[in-house]
Amino acid sequence: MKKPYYITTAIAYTSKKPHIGNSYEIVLTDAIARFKRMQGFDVFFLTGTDEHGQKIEECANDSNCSPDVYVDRIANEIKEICDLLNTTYDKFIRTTDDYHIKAVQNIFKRLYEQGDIYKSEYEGMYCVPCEGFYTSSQLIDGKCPECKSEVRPTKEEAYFLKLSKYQKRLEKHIEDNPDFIYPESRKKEMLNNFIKPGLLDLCVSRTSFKWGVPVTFDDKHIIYVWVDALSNYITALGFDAKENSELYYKYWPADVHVIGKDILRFHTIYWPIILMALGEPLPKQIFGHPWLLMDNDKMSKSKGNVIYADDLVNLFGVDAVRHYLLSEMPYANDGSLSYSSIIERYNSELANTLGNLVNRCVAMVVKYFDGVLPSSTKPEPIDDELKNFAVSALPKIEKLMDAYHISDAINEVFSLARRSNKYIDETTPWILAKDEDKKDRLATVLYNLIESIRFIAVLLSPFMPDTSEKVLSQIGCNINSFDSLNKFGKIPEGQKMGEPVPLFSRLDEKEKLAEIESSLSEKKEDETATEGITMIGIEDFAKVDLRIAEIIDCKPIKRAKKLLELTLNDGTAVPRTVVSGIANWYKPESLIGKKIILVYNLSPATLCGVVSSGMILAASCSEDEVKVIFVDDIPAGTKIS
RNA sequence: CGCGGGAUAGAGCAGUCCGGUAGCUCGUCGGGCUCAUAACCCGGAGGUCGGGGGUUCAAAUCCCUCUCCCGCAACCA
Repeated sequence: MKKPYYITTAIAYTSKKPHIGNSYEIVLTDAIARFKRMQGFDVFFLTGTDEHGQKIEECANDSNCSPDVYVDRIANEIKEICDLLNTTYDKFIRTTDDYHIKAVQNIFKRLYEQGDIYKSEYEGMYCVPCEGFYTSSQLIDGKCPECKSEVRPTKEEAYFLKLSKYQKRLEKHIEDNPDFIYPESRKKEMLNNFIKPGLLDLCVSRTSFKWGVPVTFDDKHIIYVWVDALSNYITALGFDAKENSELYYKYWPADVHVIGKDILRFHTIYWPIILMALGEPLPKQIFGHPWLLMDNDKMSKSKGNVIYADDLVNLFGVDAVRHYLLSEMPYANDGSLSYSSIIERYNSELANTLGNLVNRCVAMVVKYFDGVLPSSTKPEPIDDELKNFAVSALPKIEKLMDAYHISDAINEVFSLARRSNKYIDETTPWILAKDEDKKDRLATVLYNLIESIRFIAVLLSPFMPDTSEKVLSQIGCNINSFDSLNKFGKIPEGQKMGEPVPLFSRLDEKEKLAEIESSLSEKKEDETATEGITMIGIEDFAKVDLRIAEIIDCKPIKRAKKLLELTLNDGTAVPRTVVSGIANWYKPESLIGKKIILVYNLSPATLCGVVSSGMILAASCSEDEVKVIFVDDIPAGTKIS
């Protein structure tokens, strides 16, 4: 009986098309899933989409369609990308699937009935300037702890999950199971920042919008998206809090949830507590993988550095993209992606080391033995090093994979390719070929090389499945199990080689970069053409009261990194305080005495404990540069129209 | 003093837990080879392991301290 292994990705949020950083997760998970399958596990690999929530409702509104239509479109896009990347998920769940919705409702109901979810009031001391709720214990002298202004008791009916009840148990579980949160550093983050300071009961229902799973017994409320989303890991298997399916009993608890480090909190706090409350076992491990950065910058649409998986696949091919993502990412730190490094890796590893190795060896068998793999009859001591290297590769790789050191694992495969290239130079088959007496030795050398290539192809299959197949077909072999790698020499002699076709042709860096440039600028034009600009009337503009003001004092704000607190003379007798996020670009003292443009009638807000009344105008030249608009020769208080 | 991670050759990283010759890939320079995709193989140069102090026969590794980067939290009115 095969041992079950259940692995999941986070389900992708359907607010917009996912970029390559998001897609990295599914490739990573797929590589692990494929690897486990080859190790003989009965793998169930789940992925899918998270389709509810206010943000999606808003996105749908913006593009003038109903949420369900919007979500269908994005979910399809996401699924297409998963398929394009050749990922072997066993199930694709959508949180809008009927069975999921029903199961989530049952889960909610059961937790309510057993008292782990209770109805209460969002007891709110509401502070209008801060737009925040505070509990009475948080108030200072009955006033807002942030801005010291009067708070108003506000009540809103809501449901709560008793996190506090399970806090100790969770803390103990995390400490008793050192591998539960992985890598280690993330564990400390969670424990110190969130759990140890104490968990407040979590509000698990919303009434402010509609796009979600309704609470069956109280239909004003919809279920908090995270309760909805996290449940997918069990509802996908047929858990419904009543009669759970066999699939559920077979695969749960999950062996690992592969997720981005940004949502670790939900998976290591809320999710275990929900499961504890349901009386179900906890997943064995949460793996918070690092992020993929573009040229050392977080990817975002506003920076214009977003890369999508489909673009990369079009440019380089699916296996090159998989190879790049898997080998470039360190296991703990964020990885950085750039076009020139993709090209570099493509050329050096795929074209030179691997592609050329296969090509030259197959070509030699064709040339010297009419394409038929000869038998190995004349071994020499020098062969042993290659053989040992090949046979020891899998155990090494298995160890690395267990620790999720994927890039090291894949690198191990390429080491074998490098070792094989070296073996060619050590044995100089082209010289052996000149001497008819050495034909047997030549046969042995080529046999060893082709067998080594078979090792490489088999080891590569979890990471680069298409390439693996291509290589195997070039060496005319279909023995492709991990089991066949326990001994060197399992490829049968007498096999007919395929055509020696280059697997990856070298890329010219300049040419390729130029091609990327032009295809990217085309896309950009398309986007700006469709985005359009919202026109406003003069009356809209007239609502904004702009005035000149002089900065009379300026100082940094302790708790904030980006904020400066400005004291302004706005022409009235009363000095005005404005907070502005320009600390990265301006020294406080350099601003004193300057005149700026002030939005005079903006409602106040509190930032890092300071009340800001208005804002000053500045230009965002780029994501990394902001310039305040200074004016001369106009007295403070002057209106702008 | 909010929590955490990091600084190792021109670039990207491993090594740090458990002290003992500083390693890998790319680049660069020189050599070799011609089976192969201007590829492959060998060799060289290049590092006071962020700074300072301490423990030790011995420190990239352990302890203290400083500087700088990056996450999370806060937050760009």
